[in-house]
Amino acid sequence: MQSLRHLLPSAGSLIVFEAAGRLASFTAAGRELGMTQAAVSYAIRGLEDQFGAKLFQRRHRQVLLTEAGERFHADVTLGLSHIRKSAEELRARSGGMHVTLSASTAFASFWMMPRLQKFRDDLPGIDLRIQTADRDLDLVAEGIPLGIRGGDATDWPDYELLQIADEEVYPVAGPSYLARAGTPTTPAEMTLHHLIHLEEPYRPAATWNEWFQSAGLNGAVAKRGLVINDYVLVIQAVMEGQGIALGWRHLTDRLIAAGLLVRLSDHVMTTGKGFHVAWPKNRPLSESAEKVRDWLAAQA
Amino acid sequence: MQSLRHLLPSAGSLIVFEAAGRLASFTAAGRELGMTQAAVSYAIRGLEDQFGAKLFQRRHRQVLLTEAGERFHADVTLGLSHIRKSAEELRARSGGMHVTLSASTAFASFWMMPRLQKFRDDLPGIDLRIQTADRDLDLVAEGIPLGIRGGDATDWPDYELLQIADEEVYPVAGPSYLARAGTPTTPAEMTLHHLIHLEEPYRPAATWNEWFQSAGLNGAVAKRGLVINDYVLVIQAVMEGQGIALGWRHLTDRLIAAGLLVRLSDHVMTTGKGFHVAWPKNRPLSESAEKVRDWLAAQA
DNA sequence: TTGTTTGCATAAGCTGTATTTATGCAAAGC
DNA sequence: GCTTTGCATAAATACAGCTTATGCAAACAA
Repeated sequence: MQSLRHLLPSAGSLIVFEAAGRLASFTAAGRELGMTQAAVSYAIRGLEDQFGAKLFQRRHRQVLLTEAGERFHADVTLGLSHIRKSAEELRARSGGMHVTLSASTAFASFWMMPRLQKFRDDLPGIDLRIQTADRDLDLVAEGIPLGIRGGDATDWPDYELLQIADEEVYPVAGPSYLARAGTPTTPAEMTLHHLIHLEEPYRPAATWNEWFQSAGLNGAVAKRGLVINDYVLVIQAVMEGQGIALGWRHLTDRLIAAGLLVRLSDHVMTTGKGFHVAWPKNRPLSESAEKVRDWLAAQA
Repeated sequence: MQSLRHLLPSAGSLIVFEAAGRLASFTAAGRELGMTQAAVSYAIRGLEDQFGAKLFQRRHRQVLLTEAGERFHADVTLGLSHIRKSAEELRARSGGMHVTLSASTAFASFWMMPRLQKFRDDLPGIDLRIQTADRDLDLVAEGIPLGIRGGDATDWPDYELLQIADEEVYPVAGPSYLARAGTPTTPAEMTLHHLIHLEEPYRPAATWNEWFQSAGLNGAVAKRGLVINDYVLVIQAVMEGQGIALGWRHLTDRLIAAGLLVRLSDHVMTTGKGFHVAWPKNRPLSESAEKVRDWLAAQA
């Protein structure tokens, strides 16, 4: 019985073959696998040379499995699906001491970092990896067990949620800005100041106009000012005295307590939404991931 | 659903993992796969790091699968066995237009090469690959459909055989040697000449002493001379005038007809054995392999 | 207790496999 | 006839996947 290692030009070419057959296109397979069309072409060529059989008919804009290719594809698909399922279960169940959490850079910086020592004290031995991105990643597709998600259950029907914080928004400024420009005492007065705007390309965020409305200033239009697409940079600009920005309580309360930021209004806009730790429904979490999840929820 | 390509450190590590788990030893797995123990160790390490789980308990002189490793191993074994079986069938049935023939370098050089044009004329479209080695390869283990084998059926119980040539042996010399040393006319006279000996490390071959015995020179001891372990080199030495060597008819007859070699005796030693095209019993041959087999047998 | 054997882990080094980039070609479609 | 699309292939290359060498530790035997 011959080892597959000798039977195949490379083991990876099986994965390529499966995708190309399913998608009937080398280019599409490459896209799915994160490779170029040429690499796919070589991989298939390698298999065909090794077996001495054509696995695909090349058509215009499409490839079709030959009869021999169909037979082989069915078996490869079956074999790989067993393995994939098992690998995913292994990854989920036995994530061991490594847990990945998907979150925004703002959450990572302002919420998690100040709590990291406590995390380490409370859950020694667990290595937490925080994967930041400018969008809310598809946890299933990325193979990430946990994520931090804003909104509520209707926003995330495919995920289980445990709340960490309510969404509470108020204006914040840096001490140096206030020393220079004076301290606004009413929402109306706020409209005359330099306002810094968060505009994230992929995540909805509360706007100044929404905040003014919630404060009773109907029809007020926030003056256009500095626009930044990353909340970490927004807060940095605020601390640099560039203006006033909206502050989310769960992200800014420690900075305020430390005197690095000043809260400017008694009015808090609450949206009825919140920030949650989320995980995909119907997928097992490893023991460690469950611990991380519960720890996060317990910080509320 | 995440691609296996992203889920695994490398697809090849699955094959390594299967072998290591089955054999409970990284060293044994390396042996089976043609790798070093260290390479196996790294492959397993890669899997363990990627999954964040220990797959093996390291014991003295042995590794044992962990519980998680056992589960994964069962699925990987099942998946890979589907694929292996399919790959072997594909290889055997759809060998397509590529056929590999395992043979000695001498056979390849002196028998097949002179007939290659005729082969191409008779079987156009079939790509013949000749895999030479200094030993008779295990066709099953190597996944090679056909081989050339000396001996008879008792020597190759696991193979089917079709005869190509009888084993017939006589002395041959190069014209330049004879011009210099004179032409021996009797076997006895032959013993006084420079004799070139073939000593292959892995294949039995008729010796000068056997030839003299068959010629009736009992007790004659062939003078020790140049000893070469590759028959192609033996023939080259003969043509360079280094001495007299035994010539196998099926390999030398064309060289003799061309005047490059001279046959030196009317006595021919026949061993009752022969040279055959061989293929493993109970394994399907591709259509092309059958054609090659039949073509070879038809050259007898 | 000491010496030996065995086999996994790891550092350092390296090479050839597995790509990527660029381009050619051909089949459709307009 | 022109354009688009996608596979094949040449040339180049980088780095993953090893190999070699060595350390370490667990058994076992004397």
